[in-house]
Amino acid sequence: MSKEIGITVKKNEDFSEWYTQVVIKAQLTDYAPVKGLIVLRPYGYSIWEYLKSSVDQKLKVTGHENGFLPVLIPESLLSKEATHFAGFTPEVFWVTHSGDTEIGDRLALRPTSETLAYSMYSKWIKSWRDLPLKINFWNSALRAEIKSTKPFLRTSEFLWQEGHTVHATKEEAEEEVAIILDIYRRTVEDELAIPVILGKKSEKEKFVGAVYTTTMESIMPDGKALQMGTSHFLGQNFSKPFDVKFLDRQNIETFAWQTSWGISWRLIGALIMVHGDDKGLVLPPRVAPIQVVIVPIYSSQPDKEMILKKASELKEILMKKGLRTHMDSRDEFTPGYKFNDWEMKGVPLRIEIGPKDLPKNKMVLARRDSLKKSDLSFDNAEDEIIKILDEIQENLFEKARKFLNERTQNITDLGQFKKEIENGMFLYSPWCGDQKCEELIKESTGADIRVIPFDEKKSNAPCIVCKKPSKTDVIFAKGY
RNA sequence: GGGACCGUAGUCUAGCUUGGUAUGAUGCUAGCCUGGGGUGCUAGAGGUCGCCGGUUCAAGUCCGGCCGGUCCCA
Repeated sequence: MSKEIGITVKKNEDFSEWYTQVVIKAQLTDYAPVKGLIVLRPYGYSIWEYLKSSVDQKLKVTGHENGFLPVLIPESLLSKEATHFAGFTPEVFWVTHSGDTEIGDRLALRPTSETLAYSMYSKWIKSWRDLPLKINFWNSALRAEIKSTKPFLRTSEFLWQEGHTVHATKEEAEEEVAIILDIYRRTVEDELAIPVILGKKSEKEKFVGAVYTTTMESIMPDGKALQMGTSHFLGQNFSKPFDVKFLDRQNIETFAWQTSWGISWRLIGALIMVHGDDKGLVLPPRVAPIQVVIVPIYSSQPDKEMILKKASELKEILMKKGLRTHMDSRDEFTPGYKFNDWEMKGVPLRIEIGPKDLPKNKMVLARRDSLKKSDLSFDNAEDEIIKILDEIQENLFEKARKFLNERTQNITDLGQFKKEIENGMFLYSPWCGDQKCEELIKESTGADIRVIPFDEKKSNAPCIVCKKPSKTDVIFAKGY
């Protein structure tokens, strides 16, 4: 009856509006009173928790420890590395007063913590024995978004992790950069079921202050690219101004080699966009706060008792198997309402148990990915359910990978390039390596070099812009 | 950076042109009914009309500023 409860626009007709409705109506988030800030509601936060614990476990296995840094950074410290500071200063929030007293060295609300972390590291690191130092920080960062904000994708404060490591050699630091990017890739592909393209950023797009930035990029349904996570090789760019040095085995004072890397709740935004449909969220089972929802259906009182008993038993069995299971025994809603409600919230698998099922010793399964229903016997149902959840996870990834493949094209002709960029494509094109050509493309088409893929294919074709010999093939796309 | 639009109960919304203290739905509470795709009936509660100021006897309505949101383009 009242359609306003659900999503009122189609994903492929009004993508922006669809996204906004999904994040609000699935109760992931709500707007805070200050521009550009959002509140995470429990359902949204628990997705973040699963994502976080998945990354955290992988970081622990590879020898990283967690720490905590304060949110305020004095300007004198933030400005110590000049390019880094210039890059961030337009979006820094400043604290200028404590009470009524003006603060002389005003304080930045951290846009990122390199400067603060490394000023501490310089105190802690004296000898080669202190290395490597590998600390990760789960916190939030603040970057003022003046215009167009969007929940999870562009907000003035966001949850993330930032890792900061220090190494004795260049080689070891570069290896760390690669290890981290692989952790990110596994998390995003295996848990979020989103395929990514790995590679380096161009000089123009790299992290301000880094020697180079490695990245993973993915395509969204509107054809725009989303940066899913970055891992930076900082070289000695920060160790010199921040005096992060140590005595090596030969008793020679040496500047350390550093890395930094991060992923944010932007990944939740990607998750919503990539898998969602006209009915709302579609969550991959591995990060779904609720993996299985049981909807009991009954009319008479004796039916109700029997069905609730059977449903509770099933829930116990599934919980013992480690499945995050919820029984929706709300009496004030009809089954139809509940079906729509849980579909909007993206629960991967729904189980319906009603009077028609019990005599046949079966239940009805409804998959969120395909919206198909099927019967399942109660005997050893748990094994089949686990199998189906794995299938859903796999199916979502395959669908997304197929989309990425369909939207990726090799283009060597500039005219064709301009046309295909407008169609929302990832274009694999030859580039001479000159930043001028990169900027020209940006001006004339709005596309960036999203990533210079690691599996460097070099076609014989000349640079798509200047027609000089190309250095490498890169991926161009419009970005978020 | 440029532009367009919007803000009235938890949510959606009428009223604004032509100033006179706000309409309907949904949701909420209670009771009944119902239940396999967004149930029905009855009663009840729910409002600083985003905020500040101006014009006026009188402002949701007219004017200005601010805050917040949405979309499009670079």
